[in-house]
Amino acid sequence: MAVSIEDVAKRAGVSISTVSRVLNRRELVNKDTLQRVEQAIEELNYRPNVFARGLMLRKSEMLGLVLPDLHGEFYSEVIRGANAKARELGYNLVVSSAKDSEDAHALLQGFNRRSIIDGMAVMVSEVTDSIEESLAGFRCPVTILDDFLEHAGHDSVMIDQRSGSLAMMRHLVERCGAKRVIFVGGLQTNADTIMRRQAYQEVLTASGLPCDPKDIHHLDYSYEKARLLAVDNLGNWAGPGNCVYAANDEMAAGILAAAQEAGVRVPHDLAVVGFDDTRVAGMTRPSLTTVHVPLAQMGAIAIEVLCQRVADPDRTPTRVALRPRLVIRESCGMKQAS
Amino acid sequence: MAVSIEDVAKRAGVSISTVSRVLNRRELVNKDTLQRVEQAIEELNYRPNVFARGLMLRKSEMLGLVLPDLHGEFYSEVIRGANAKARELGYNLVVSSAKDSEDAHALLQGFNRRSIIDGMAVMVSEVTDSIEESLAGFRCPVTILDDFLEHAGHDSVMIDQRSGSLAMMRHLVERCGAKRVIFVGGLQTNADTIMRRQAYQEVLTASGLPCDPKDIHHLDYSYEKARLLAVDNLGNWAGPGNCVYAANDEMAAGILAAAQEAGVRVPHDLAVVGFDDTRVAGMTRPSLTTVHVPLAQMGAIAIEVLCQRVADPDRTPTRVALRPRLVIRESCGMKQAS
DNA sequence: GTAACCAATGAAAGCGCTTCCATAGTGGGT
DNA sequence: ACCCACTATGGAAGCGCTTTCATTGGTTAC
Repeated sequence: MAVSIEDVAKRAGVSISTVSRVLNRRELVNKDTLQRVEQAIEELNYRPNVFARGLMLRKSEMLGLVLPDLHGEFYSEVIRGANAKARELGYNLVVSSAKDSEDAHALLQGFNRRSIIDGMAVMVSEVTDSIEESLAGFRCPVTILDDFLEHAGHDSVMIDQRSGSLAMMRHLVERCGAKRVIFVGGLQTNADTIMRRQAYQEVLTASGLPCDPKDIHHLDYSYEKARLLAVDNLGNWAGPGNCVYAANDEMAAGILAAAQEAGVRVPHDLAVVGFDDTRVAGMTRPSLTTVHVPLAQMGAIAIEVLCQRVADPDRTPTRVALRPRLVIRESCGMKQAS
Repeated sequence: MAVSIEDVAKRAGVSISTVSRVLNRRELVNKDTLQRVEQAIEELNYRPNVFARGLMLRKSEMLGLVLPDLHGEFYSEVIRGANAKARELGYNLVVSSAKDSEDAHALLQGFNRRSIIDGMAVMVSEVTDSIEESLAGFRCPVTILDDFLEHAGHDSVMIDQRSGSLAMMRHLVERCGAKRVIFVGGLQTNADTIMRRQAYQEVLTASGLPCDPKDIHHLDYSYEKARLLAVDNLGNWAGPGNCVYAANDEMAAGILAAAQEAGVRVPHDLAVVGFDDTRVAGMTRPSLTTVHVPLAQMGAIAIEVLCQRVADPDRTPTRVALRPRLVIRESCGMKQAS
């Protein structure tokens, strides 16, 4: 059996109360005693039992992080940022992911039931009733990522999709002189795609440019689907002042590949831009103009906000919106290849 | 305060012992009683306190997963596989990553000190003395990923780098008819790079092909470094029967980009292959011939092995080696572009 | 000299659970 | 009628810790 507080107490010739005080409220104990106890702790290599401690203190120093899916680099950035911040604040991160809404519900229920975490950060691709329900009845503080639930008093950290998309569209129209912009989005139900498309339409309308429904496509964010779409449409798309605005970098890369094969020169014959600023954006030729979405920062801030709430459950809910940043590279024609 | 076992006992009109038995050894309790207790549990929405439970049972149903760095898609695949398996087996995963060896040491010490996990899977890019030391004195079972410690009795799950690299080299030499192969690896100290390079040299020697030290380069696995290296050397590299073997896909992509800019046709003037089979491998033109490394599977198996050991700490250590799979795409010239 | 205070410490309760042991009740074998 | 085995249950100890409360001896204030 591991060494307990009692062993330390015996060795130091004090009571367990004193040892406990050394651990938690050291200012209450005499200098000499303190030193004796610390030496005993050192010698015995004593580590307090987390369970016994948790039983009294009701906290585990663990936070949950629930993500929609761990596939790809997108979410790993969130984990990365969250993990760094959690470590900094003395917490550990329990990471889990859900394949779909149903799975997410099961996952949340499981977390709630085991209630070993002090707080939880949740990112779900779509909020269903059952998820909303599990979140509403949660035992510990919850922070929502990249979305928010209207009525519940949760904190939330979001990406200001609209501002990012507006920045991109204005750049295309005002700086690059785009005359026609084709939008290639993810699924029609995807919240991010919807926000990005709205800003797209808005800027086109405001600028008096055509906003043909035929120039709006909905795919699934995948490279291959986008490439195939481009193969079929490049003949129609290519032309001076024309531009394809893909709702993520992978699709933009697929379109780039199709253009290259078809001999359509980017950005000369057609500009192509992406979104997210994932690693691929720097790995295409020409490199992709895109919108940097601060995922790691989102993860970090979510943890920060969560910890604040754990410390003070009664504070008023905060809503942080992170502003994406336009990243101008070669594919829009405003920057020369290096 | 949350509802406790005592509340349930009262409501069901039984003792807490009986409630506890319903929770742990239901076969010992009478059918009728069982039902009454379960109903009480349901009505009160009772969930056993994990800490009290852990205090007695000495387990938390949590496993640790320590990775070198969370950046990029490489590690997120490991997490993905590990998470799925952990959930399947009723465990939660505490994920953390270390920036460098020193950080890894601190991280491991922290885990060991808090000892809230039942077992831990560790992947470190390089095993230093201090890390080896922390692992040796670990309080709970440890499974090593993609490496192994000779003397310690840990389980390990590794990638058979050698066989993957041999397969690639044989493919290049025997099927593609390569006459000269240039190796572009990661850091000289990187274990994976070392293994891959050994197989490279072995096959060249066995085939009577030249193995010029000048054709071995060590970079840092990054796209940009590889691209710049290629920019400087393409003139020398290009030629019929010549091939660049990059130790990961990103570097291969960088070399591809340089070739494209320089007008060197791949695979016609120069074949280029990668390693890992990450997403980029399918997103380049031509697509990359590479070696698929089953990362998700590695994560899953690590968790599986770990759970077995948690269940039976005395079993003899297992060593699982996963065999990578050659993936032939366009960049080696053996498959036509689609 | 006595009351009031303070710093330092120990004794003990209790957090919510599991489990050993004791007890009561039942039925079968003799 | 008696004993034994067996099932179902409760009582209570104890896991390792925090914290309240009481106790001690030493100061300071009047």
